[in-house]
Amino acid sequence: MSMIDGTRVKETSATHGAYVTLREMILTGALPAGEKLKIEQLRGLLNTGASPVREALSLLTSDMLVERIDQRGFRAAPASKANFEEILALRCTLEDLALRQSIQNASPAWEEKLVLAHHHMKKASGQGTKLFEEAHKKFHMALLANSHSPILERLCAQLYDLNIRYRYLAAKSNTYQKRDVSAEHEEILEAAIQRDQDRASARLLSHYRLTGEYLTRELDI
Amino acid sequence: MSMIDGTRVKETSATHGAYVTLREMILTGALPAGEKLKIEQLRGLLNTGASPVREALSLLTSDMLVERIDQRGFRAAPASKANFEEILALRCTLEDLALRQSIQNASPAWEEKLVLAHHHMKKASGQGTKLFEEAHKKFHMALLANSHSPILERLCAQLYDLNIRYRYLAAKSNTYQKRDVSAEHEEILEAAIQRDQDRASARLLSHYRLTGEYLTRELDI
DNA sequence: TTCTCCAAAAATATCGATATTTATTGACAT
DNA sequence: ATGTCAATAAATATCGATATTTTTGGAGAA
Repeated sequence: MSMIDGTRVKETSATHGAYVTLREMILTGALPAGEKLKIEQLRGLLNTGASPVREALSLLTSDMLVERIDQRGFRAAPASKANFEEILALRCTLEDLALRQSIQNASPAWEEKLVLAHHHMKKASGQGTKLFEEAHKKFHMALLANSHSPILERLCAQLYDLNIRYRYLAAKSNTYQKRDVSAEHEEILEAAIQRDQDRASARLLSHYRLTGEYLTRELDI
Repeated sequence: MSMIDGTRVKETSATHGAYVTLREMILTGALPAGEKLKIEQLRGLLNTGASPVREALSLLTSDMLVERIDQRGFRAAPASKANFEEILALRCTLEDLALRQSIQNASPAWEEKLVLAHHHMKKASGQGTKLFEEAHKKFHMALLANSHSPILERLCAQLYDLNIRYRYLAAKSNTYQKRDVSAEHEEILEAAIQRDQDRASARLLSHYRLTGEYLTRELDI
């Protein structure tokens, strides 16, 4: 516990804090793909002990964001066009499945959450990228959240994050795309609410593939 | 390093050793699903320190074999019929995809590895279950090993392991099934070598679904 | 030069001890 | 009886130090 403004603040565990920070740094490229991740160095950066750092790195291994090298420590997972394309293809397969299942199980409660997630994303649109990114992920996960298949949802979330990394990589040296992404979102939402599996899935996949093509063009790795 | 018969034996790291042992114990049910996994207790069991145990448990979390509970340690992942059915369904989707890709990329080298894997599995057939289990997994993974999609292959391997656990759970109180499983394997192999995607996939999925039905009957969780 | 081998340095993996947090127990009030 | 609360016990999370392992750098041989 610590005190801020006389209010008790339950701090997240050191491990979890390290996990969140490192994850963010890898996703945004602050820790470049392929880079060696030295415990001592990170220990300093995160202001914590070696144990939490090691454990956070272990956890990031599950997320495929960090690789463990035999007895030689850790490194940020390498990035490549092939890897990006694999992620894109897998996402299309798995999200297609998850979205269809979500729609099959459609319920008013799910619909409402979906509408709200979309609303929040629209509101966050102008503001700082960070906030929008969060809302964007929540919207996409809300689409899949009714699939009744927790493992599938987990995989989709994981692949979503892996994909984000490539967005940041491409953003490094780009002229920003001027597709009407928000119109695409509206269309996906509309089709989902109408419970039209084929249309919703087609639009979702097109949304991903358009972004994919754009990223493939920008990436030089 | 340690010496056995005057031969230097490179010991696997304590973490890796703990990982392998714990994994085996969870898969076979020596550590029952849902059970609390106390560090001290495992530390004694595995004859090692707390750090390797913690790290092994972290790694098993990636494999969905262990769950981390907030600040209350770890437990073996719970098992349920719903979970089993989800795993079965996902395996069918993902292995279908991986097998088709493998066949699309078919090469003599892959074919040969496949034939060998099948051969080894047949030879291991009578012998101790452990050896056959290993060969069986290798055969199934060999089918998918040419998909050129490492993430997909990894997911399939993970789901394969999750499924094994249910085989052991069902085996606890069962009359052994007398399906001609080896004939099913032959048919899958044959179709794959003939590069017939539809037939190979249909047979593979039928193989899984038959086992699935059988397990669903036997399971009482 | 290029290669091999050995010491020095750096980094990782592991241990044992301590600080925190969570779970348990039993006394006390209702 | 039943429920609450504090004290105790148990377990987890974290630290600092040590033992191993890998990497580096350079001396000497081919």
